[in-house]
Amino acid sequence: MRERATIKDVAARAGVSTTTVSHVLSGQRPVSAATAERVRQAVAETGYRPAAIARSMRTRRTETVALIVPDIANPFYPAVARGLHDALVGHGYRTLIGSTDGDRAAELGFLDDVVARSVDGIVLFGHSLDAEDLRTVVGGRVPIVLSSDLGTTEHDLVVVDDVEGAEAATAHLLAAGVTDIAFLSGPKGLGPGDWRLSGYLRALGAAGLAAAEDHLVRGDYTVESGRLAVGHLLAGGAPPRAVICANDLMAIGALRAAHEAGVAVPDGLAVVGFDDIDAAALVRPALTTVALPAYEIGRRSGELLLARMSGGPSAGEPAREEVLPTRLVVRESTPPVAAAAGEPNGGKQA
Amino acid sequence: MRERATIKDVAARAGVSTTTVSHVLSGQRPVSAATAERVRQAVAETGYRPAAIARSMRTRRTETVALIVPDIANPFYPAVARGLHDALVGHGYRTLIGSTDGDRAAELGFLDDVVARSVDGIVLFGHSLDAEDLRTVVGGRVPIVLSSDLGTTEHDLVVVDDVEGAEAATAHLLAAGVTDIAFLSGPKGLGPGDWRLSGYLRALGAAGLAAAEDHLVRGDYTVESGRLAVGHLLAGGAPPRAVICANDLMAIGALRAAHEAGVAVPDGLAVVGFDDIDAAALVRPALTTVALPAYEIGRRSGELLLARMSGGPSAGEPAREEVLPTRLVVRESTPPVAAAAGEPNGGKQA
DNA sequence: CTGAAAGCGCTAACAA
DNA sequence: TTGTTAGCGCTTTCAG
Repeated sequence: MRERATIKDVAARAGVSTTTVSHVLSGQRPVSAATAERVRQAVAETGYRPAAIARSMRTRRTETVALIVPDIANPFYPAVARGLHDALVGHGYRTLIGSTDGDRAAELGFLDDVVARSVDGIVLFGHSLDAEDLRTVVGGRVPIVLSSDLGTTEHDLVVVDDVEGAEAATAHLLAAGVTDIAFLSGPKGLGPGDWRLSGYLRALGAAGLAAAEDHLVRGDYTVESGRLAVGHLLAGGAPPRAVICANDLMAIGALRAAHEAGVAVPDGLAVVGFDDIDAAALVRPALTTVALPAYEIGRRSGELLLARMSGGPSAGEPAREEVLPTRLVVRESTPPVAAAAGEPNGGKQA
Repeated sequence: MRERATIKDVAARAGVSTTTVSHVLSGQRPVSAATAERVRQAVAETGYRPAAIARSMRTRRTETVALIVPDIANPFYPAVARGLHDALVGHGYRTLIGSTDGDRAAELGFLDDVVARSVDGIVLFGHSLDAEDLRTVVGGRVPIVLSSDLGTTEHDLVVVDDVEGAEAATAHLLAAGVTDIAFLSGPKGLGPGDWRLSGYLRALGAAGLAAAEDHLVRGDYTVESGRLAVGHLLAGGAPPRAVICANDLMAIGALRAAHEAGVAVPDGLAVVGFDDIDAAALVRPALTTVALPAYEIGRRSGELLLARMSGGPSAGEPAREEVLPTRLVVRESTPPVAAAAGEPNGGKQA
């Protein structure tokens, strides 16, 4: 068993040509029952398994997709990876994973490498690549699903509806009778934080409210920055009755700040986070948060890829953009909403 | 740019043979400076990149390793994946990932598939495969690193020193003057929980102490089971002064039980967990815990594989067993140890 | 220093 | 219903 049997060995043992063996295995053309049986015998006896590389060489398909992310150890991406995996595995595809740390050279290098390896599809969470880079490196030879809009319509896109998520969170607080809501966003000009901010502003506007200038603050997505920012808010002249944070880590910092200031959550201050990391449910009080559909993102990406790769219906069609909804997970850090009525986000609670 | 350039195109354009192109790229044999330059020109102009599959076909190496885990979305494994990735990526290797949910058929299927794909190495976190399965499916053709002892010495092994981790945790409590320590392990007969239990017992024994029979309890690794078990302990006749839990989730449950019983942590009850999940640092009081070297496991596995794959020094040698140390991360859920002296575990604190 | 030719193991025309 | 032949794009003897 040192050496692996080849199709030739099987053919010899079954007394047929390699072509026939190939066809018995693939079902690509009819083979007489007797012959097929002899071949299957031989396959069993030799423990033969087709060499995937040789097959790929002919078919020009590797049944492999690449998932390129900044850091697979960041809890968001494993969920994406699992979703992608689940979408693909039943179709015989495997996932090649790469972490780039958002580094441009690493992103380019990995992309280049997987193209050279002839992957059938790519799911890219890029930080620093633009449409031109993709054109240069990939050149339309491999379908790509992107997680951020690069301003072209060459590739499929799967994104999260951050705006709507923040709207839902804001509306939920409003429905609970809390109107004095602060917003803690991320560093200026960094994507998701600002989308979320705008959703919050829009929801306030829709309710005929305006955000108090000094209730709009920024952090850097760490627990400590949340603690500091919200500590400040609480110590200020007109502390808010609630704060929506652009991620859970800052929201956990907000919980601490409230505790330190002797403010009860949710009665003195309601806190809402974003992401729904594991810790959100474990912290006390458990965090109400806008959950991102990480698994779903992976799954949808896989499905889009599948359609393109198999030469399926969408094979030649223009790029699609999928906007996935968030889900408001209501826990203990927000007050109960009085009535069941008027909740604009029907099925969104946990 | 629709079609990718082949080595033939490059050769033609440079006016040399494909052999020469190959050698310019690989440096496998001397090429005159002038020729090399012309070839490099042609490579640049055509945007040529060697097709990895064709190369693999000849060299019988794919520069790919498979990582097979129960669930990539379980936070332990992404850290392993990252460690593996980091060990390999600089050597040109990529990682193929598969989640099996611990299902035997899925483990077998994935293993079989990656062998057919001719991966150069495998890191397996198997739940239900035995040594015989590996012999059947892999048959010694591909080096494997295992995460649990299957009773053979055919494969390299990378494991965690659970016993020593529990000993260190126990010793730490002892050093802080706490002697009445309970232990909350997992379901009977499930690996890590029992190893940890035995480390605890050994440390107690070494201090001339014995565990009170009714301070040895079991949970199922969930927060709720920890809350229940420790709630019981606290309500009993002789509540312990500390509890070591076989994982962090149960330890967080213990924190809750203490809170509910009006017992202060760490003064009324000290709590130690195992794993060091993200939430351990975010919970209040922050959890003292025995951190598992997940990243390190991945990295070491990659290094062992590298040595075997490259036909390096260890290529033909007998299997190695690596036992990686845990690290006690001291936070707020345990009382301070009085003196700096007598700590048996030198560099282990965070 | 360079090339011609063989072949990795498979699948897909093309023939019978 | 089956077989023969030709490659897929590379690397590597073997010969100059």
